[in-house]
Amino acid sequence: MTAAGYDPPPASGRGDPHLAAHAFEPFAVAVDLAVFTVRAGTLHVLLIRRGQEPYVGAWALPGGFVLPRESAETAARRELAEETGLPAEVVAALHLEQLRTYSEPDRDPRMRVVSVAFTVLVPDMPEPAVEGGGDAAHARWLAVGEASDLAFDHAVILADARERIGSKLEYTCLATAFCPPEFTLGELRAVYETVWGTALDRPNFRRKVLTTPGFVEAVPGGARLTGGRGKPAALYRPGPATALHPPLLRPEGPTR
Amino acid sequence: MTAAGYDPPPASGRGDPHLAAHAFEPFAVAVDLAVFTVRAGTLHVLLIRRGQEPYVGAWALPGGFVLPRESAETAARRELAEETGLPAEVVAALHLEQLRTYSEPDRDPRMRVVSVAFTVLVPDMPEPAVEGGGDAAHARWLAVGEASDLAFDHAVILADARERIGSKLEYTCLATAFCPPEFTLGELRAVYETVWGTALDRPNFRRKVLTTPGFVEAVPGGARLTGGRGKPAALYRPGPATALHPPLLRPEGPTR
DNA sequence: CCAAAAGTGTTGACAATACACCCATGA
DNA sequence: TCATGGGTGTATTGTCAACACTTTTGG
Repeated sequence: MTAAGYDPPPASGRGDPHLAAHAFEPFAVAVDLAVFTVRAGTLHVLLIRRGQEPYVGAWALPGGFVLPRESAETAARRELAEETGLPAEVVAALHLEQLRTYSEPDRDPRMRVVSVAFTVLVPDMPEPAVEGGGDAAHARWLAVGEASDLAFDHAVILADARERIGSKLEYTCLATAFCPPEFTLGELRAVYETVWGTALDRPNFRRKVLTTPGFVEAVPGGARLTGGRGKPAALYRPGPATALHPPLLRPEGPTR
Repeated sequence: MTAAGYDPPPASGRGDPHLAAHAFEPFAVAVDLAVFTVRAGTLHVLLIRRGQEPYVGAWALPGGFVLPRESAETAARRELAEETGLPAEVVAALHLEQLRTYSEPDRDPRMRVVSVAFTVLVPDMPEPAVEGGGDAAHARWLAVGEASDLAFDHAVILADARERIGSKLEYTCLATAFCPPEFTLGELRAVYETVWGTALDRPNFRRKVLTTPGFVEAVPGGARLTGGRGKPAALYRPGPATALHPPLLRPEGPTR
């Protein structure tokens, strides 16, 4: 600091608060959301078509500014509700988690924007729920494979988010966040298989999930038809556990 | 956004850039550093004694503002060099990684400060290196157990950072970042035992490390006395691997 | 010779794999 | 009755934890 002739920051150092307020350039602080769902055997991400320069017509992650009295988490949930049109209580229950903060000086060509990125996992929901909000006219689910030429550094954020959820499936119970409130083990397995892009042995997967205490708990009466053919599957709910000990390791074999 | 009458952010939405520049309250963006080392069988963290209000006399994590043309990562390394007095090339090689961003509106009583927190792992180094910088007169290593009543929300940041490195040791090769360039397996094991607070079986730990390809590689000629008694131990360097497959799981047993 | 720490070997428990097989349902 | 997906059983394989034992140093 002395070398730069720079006063220390309020929250971290020993600077004079009155000087400090003028010692920094103001930054815009935004949130960006990587919202994922599993749909028809493919990982999908929620994207918005840009209507203005720069990057007109390109797809971008939803997001927005953090308001003066908000935390980044609060802003993320607010933006999520606005862009998806989902009711507040649904958004409040979604799994939302900080990914990382992107702060390269030129990531936005117009001005200095520091963006806190979040990863959100939602169950597959009818498309209208997404299109619903008046504000979300351009919001759409795209298969992650189709999502190219994203605006700004959003391709990097998306890649980081994918990698994160892939490894989080290994050692947390996160996969249930992709499922509806009650789900079959086949649906749960499909989450793993689509995120990892590998096939899993069905009997072994079943055993692993059921023997991990608190991962899922059986719904007493429930049995659901699995979409037509096959034996009806038992229904499960997410259990109280959050971590997976021991982890469910991703096969290192060939990518499907 | 429509509900709030608020224009979308530049980096994330569809807002008019000229309006956008005035649509947000300026935030200060800072970095906070949780710098850890393993010292005498205890995890230590680098802290700075505050000389001004608020929290005069309290310990705080080192940190500072992000400058106009810096990324958070660049700012973190700059601050680290300034506060520790270490030469730039040493700092450039240290393991530094984003922890998470803290953005509660009132985390700094004076003004709105959003802080990107980093976790840094350094090998045990002589205390003078830390005290060296003219700016770092108040920087000291404290055992994490002794670090209480930290300024701002730094106790939360510190707790989050501890938890993160604990779990990162399980599935990455990160532990070598706590060791000098060449180290014995006993030193490496001490890192795990100190961070986790558990005892590990020496033979099994050895096998696990040596059979994981790329974790460590033997230094051809080297053998070092382990500080007096005992058989001299072979020396190892960090290998090219970064991930640990399969992971080295932390025993869930009693805390030592 | 003893203590201390490195290094090797062996064994049993347990977990993960790979597969064979049966069950219930829709077409 | 056949295809499809759910559910069960089992043998093999591999990994990990526990612990006995040898080796090499300093005191």
